[in-house]
Amino acid sequence: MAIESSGWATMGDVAEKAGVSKITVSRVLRSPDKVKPETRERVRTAIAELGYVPDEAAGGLSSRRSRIVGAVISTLAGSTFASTVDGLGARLRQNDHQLLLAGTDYSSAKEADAVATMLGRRPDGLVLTSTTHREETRRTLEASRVPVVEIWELPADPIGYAVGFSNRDAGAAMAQHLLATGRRRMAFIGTAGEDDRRGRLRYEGFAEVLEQTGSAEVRATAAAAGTQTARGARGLAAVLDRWPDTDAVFCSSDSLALGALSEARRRGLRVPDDIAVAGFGDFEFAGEFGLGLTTVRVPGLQIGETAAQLILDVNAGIEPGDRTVDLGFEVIARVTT
Amino acid sequence: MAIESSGWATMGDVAEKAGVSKITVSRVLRSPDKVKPETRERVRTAIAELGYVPDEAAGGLSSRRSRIVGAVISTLAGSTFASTVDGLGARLRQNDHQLLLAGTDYSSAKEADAVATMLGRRPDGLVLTSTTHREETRRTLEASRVPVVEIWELPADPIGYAVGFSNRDAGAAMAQHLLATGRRRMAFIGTAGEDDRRGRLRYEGFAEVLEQTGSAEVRATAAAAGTQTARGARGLAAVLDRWPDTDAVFCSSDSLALGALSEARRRGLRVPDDIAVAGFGDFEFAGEFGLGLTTVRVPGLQIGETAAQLILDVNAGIEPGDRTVDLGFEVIARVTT
DNA sequence: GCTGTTGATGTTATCGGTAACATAGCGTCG
DNA sequence: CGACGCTATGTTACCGATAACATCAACAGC
Repeated sequence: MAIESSGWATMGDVAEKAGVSKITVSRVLRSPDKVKPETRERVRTAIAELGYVPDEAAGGLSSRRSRIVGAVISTLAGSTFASTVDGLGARLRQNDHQLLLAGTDYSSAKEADAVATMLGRRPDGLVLTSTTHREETRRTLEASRVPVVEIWELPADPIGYAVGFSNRDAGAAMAQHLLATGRRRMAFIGTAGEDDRRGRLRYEGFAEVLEQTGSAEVRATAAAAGTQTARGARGLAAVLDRWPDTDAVFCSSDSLALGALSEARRRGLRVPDDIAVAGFGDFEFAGEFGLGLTTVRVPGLQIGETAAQLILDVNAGIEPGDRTVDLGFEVIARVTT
Repeated sequence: MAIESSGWATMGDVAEKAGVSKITVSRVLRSPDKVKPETRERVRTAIAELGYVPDEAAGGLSSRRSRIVGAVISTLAGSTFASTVDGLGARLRQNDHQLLLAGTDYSSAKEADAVATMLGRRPDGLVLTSTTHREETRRTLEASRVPVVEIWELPADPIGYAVGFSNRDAGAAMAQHLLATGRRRMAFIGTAGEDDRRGRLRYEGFAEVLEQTGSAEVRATAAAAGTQTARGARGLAAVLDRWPDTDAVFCSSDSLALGALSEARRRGLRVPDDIAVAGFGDFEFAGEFGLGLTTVRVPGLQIGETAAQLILDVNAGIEPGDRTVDLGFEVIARVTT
């Protein structure tokens, strides 16, 4: 294991040990079938004996493919994007790519910073959960010619590609569901003051349906500080204090809905008899063996996988049929409505 | 904006435009005070006009510092490690480093693979949530001389450094809590068949206390398939079918506990009167405005931040006082016990 | 027997930066 | 006045890989 001073064996060390040239070692790693089997074996032995790990940065510099994909995610804290990140990571690994991650806490300034930093790695692709960007971010991205995939929404004018679903339609679908189950005085609970475009779209879709129907009324509220569940609880409190006859609340996330459920219980309201509660996301805790919460299921994992695949395809020269992929959503009616 | 054919401006392009040499551009970026203010401005203007983004891979190749830290996480799917990843990412960004992420789904084979792949980036540090590794992984890591931080547990013999808490003590503490509240016939619900050492340690600490006390009895079960909440529900069902007089269950995660709560409700058992339920993790949904679940709070965010800081310090030549940092945990008693 | 083709491997130049050393101009001090 | 030190900048030689082209042997086909 006599590795040189730097601590890492280089391709040159392997080549010398195997009695071949560097390029042959490179071929053994990248296109083994171009090397005679017995030479290949000799090289592989040398690699194992030296514990050689190829330097991807050096390789990327030369080949101009970094095998890195960056993901800029609105929030890493909750479980909202967990399955998306999981899907991205899994699909990338299967294809010998790596995932560079950054969270923005819903700040477009941090987004701009994260994008700039990631471009420094010359990524093979970039995935963004946000669809509203600073002018500067958009320009930088367009100039970079890196494949960009915006996810979790379907922007009218995507930078590159988009994979997601319509948050507006999802809000509308939930309104339809609540109308169909006889509710008429409905409230929306969201999160205020954030760069959260998706939440706003859900609200718009929800409100639009109710307004068109004419037979129902919308109330909206948002609580700014605290955990999501705390906001949900305070949100419902605010709604009921102002409109005591509210018979349904649609919350912009399952966490908010859980807070609302908790507040309803505290006030002695029966769910769904006195008030219906619906969430968004179909987080694990919402499910059959959890809260039994009516919610909107979104294909988080699939969004991640599809976004990754799209980038891999584009880099392989396969241009997708459509720049926008709608993976849909599903209203899951459970016991809270 | 006349950028050369490759699509990216290089440092040479900037240098030419500003009428200086490459190294001066490099200095403007890395140590601005070594450059005369007016030259600096000229260079900065050129950078802005060309939309130049330095190639970190090339820089790292030369400087031998990648400014990348890798994190190999047991599961990306749930919210278990979400705050840890968040903490890691935030602290690294503050210090101009980037986060490379991989999930292993609790498989030591995938861990070995992820570690090898990450080493190809010559990371400035590596963070692992697992503390049991393949022999091969450990050898590779030790040979690499990359600072390694194992988190979420305190191994007796860490590879490099460790930041976490004692899962065994946490299990023991929960046993004490349940004993103190008068429970005597307790069960543990975990997840079977996995490489989940941490869960096993919680069980061991829990069981040990009860055995020593002599006044209480332990029952253990684990369900293998399905979501965590489904496993929790089936776990409690299995416990009650076999030991109907069970008066408390400690679940290895809050998600399992939620499933157990749901099963208890289904069976018409009152919580905590008929049976106490405790979880682990203090996920958001467990809190005051959520389930009001008794649980063990672990400092996930802080673990991430501390691990990142440790790596940054070590690379800056600051050797920490202790190779192992115990951040503790806290039993949070709420209404379910 | 000569040319063309294929397979296996090597040589050279380069990717885009930074470290280390070199240089030039200028003020200071004994 | 010459040695010295400082500031500002440049030159050269890599870092560790891969692309593109070059070489050479063996063999097929006419």
